[in-house]
Amino acid sequence: MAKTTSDDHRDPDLVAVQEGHAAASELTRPAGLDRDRILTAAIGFIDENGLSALTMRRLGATLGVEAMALYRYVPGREDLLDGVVDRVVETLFDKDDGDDIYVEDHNGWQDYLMRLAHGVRRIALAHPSVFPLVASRPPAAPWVRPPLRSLRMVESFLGTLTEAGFPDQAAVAAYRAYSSFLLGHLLLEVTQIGAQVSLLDQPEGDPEAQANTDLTQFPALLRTEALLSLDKSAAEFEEALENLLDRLERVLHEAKNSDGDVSDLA
Amino acid sequence: MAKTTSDDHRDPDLVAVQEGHAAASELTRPAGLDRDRILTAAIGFIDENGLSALTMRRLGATLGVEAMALYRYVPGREDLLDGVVDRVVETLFDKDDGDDIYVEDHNGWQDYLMRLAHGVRRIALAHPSVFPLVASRPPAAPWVRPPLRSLRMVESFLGTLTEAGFPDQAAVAAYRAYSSFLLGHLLLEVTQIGAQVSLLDQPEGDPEAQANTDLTQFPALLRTEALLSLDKSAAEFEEALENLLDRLERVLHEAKNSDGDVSDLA
DNA sequence: CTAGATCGTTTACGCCGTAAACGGTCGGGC
DNA sequence: GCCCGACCGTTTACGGCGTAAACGATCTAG
Repeated sequence: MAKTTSDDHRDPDLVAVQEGHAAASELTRPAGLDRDRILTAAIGFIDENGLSALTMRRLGATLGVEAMALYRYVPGREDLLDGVVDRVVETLFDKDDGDDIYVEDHNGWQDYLMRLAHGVRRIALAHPSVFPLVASRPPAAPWVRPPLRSLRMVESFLGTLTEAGFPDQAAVAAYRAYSSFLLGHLLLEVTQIGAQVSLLDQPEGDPEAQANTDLTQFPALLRTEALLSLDKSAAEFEEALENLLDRLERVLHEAKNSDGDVSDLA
Repeated sequence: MAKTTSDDHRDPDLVAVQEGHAAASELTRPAGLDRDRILTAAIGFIDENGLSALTMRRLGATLGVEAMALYRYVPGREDLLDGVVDRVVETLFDKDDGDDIYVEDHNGWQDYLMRLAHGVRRIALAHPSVFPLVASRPPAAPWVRPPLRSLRMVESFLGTLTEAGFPDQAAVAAYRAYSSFLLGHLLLEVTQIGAQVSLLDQPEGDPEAQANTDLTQFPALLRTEALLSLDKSAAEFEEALENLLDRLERVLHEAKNSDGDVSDLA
């Protein structure tokens, strides 16, 4: 029970992610170190072994090299992690991350926000163990809010919305509501993936005994456990996203009718 | 600029937090170790020095004890962190966390969700460095979603909503939407606090030179930077929370009119 | 041919989590 | 009164961590 998706409808973001897994694993390639190769290896390592398993020595080993060799290209472990985050986030600007491009080429701000949201979601699903890092690493400026972490992304967001007629204040409010929405949804989604994985590789005796920890004293939980275990991430993401867009559209129309007003959406 | 609140209206959750800061610091008390004392010290330590500074040796030192002494009461560092999270989260059930009690005593489900949201927000603001832990530690069951991390909290949530007339499916959907909302908002809020703090204790030369990293190539950012720096966390939290409650109320009424229907809110 | 730049290795240091052995200080049964 | 186990903090020790510094080896330009 509680499979990742039901069998008739597949999650389009997940499909895009799975189809992209063609790159060969690194594992003890000859040599020719390089900051880019290091970052790529680090991302792959975290994807496979989890963030806490990443050490300079082990990362060096997967590249066929001693730990200290990495320091020619990376100032230290913290900066390496920053690099990983930047790298993962910047794939949004790649020409096609799956099937659509969103930046600088879109049909209105709603289409833009949709593409952006699904783009970020694909990143999260492609690198579930990296995403918490995207969420928690201190951003470039205090007013930059993960997961839209780069000045370029924020500029693109605000530029698109103001061009579409949002007053500056409404665009900024939209940026904040949008990032909260993305962060909350996606962090919970990747956390759930991680939890499922870490349960699977620890059978630890009876495979069924540990799952239900005597919910007898929690009647509502007992009754709804099957519902709680259902994965509706994709549908809920879509629903919440559309709700947010509706809310923003309402704000935009109000702003257009009464021009100089600045009271709404906090 | 960018003060925490404007000067005419204070953030009630923040005020509640600040007024509660009367407990004396621990710092080399004689002896009498105890799991509770250790957890309290750990929380205080993280609040003051950040999560990454917490080591068994240093925590022992603040308690006037060697690191190994802690292992009589705590299985290891990871379990210590779990204990910290549990402890911080369980303060929600304390008789009065500030000025109101929410559990088992409320005026309808909307009042309950309001009290709960503000209760969790007070926790986040009281322990900004602990909250990311609350968000990221794997929960007790895969379907438990931070920051409502304990079976008790989930039971309370679902029980209250189903008693108020929500069908099970709608209550579960509400639980998911609600936790996404809380996590996104509060994680971003404490991240911002952390970023401001870490900027302040590193003056690093000219106090103004580092703030603006040549935004000249980002026109929308340049134009809205002042707006972006404004802190409207409390108002936005309230706004988004009320919006969510409205959405849930719509769902509830639809469910009441067409009884056996199960199609809405994903 | 040689001098310097380039780049990976080796060695070393201090800190980490924690296993294991140790000692000191009690309170209750003989 | 004495002793002996239980309790509880300390000491010692080990392997792994991030990383500074010294050290080769290998290429390339003059």
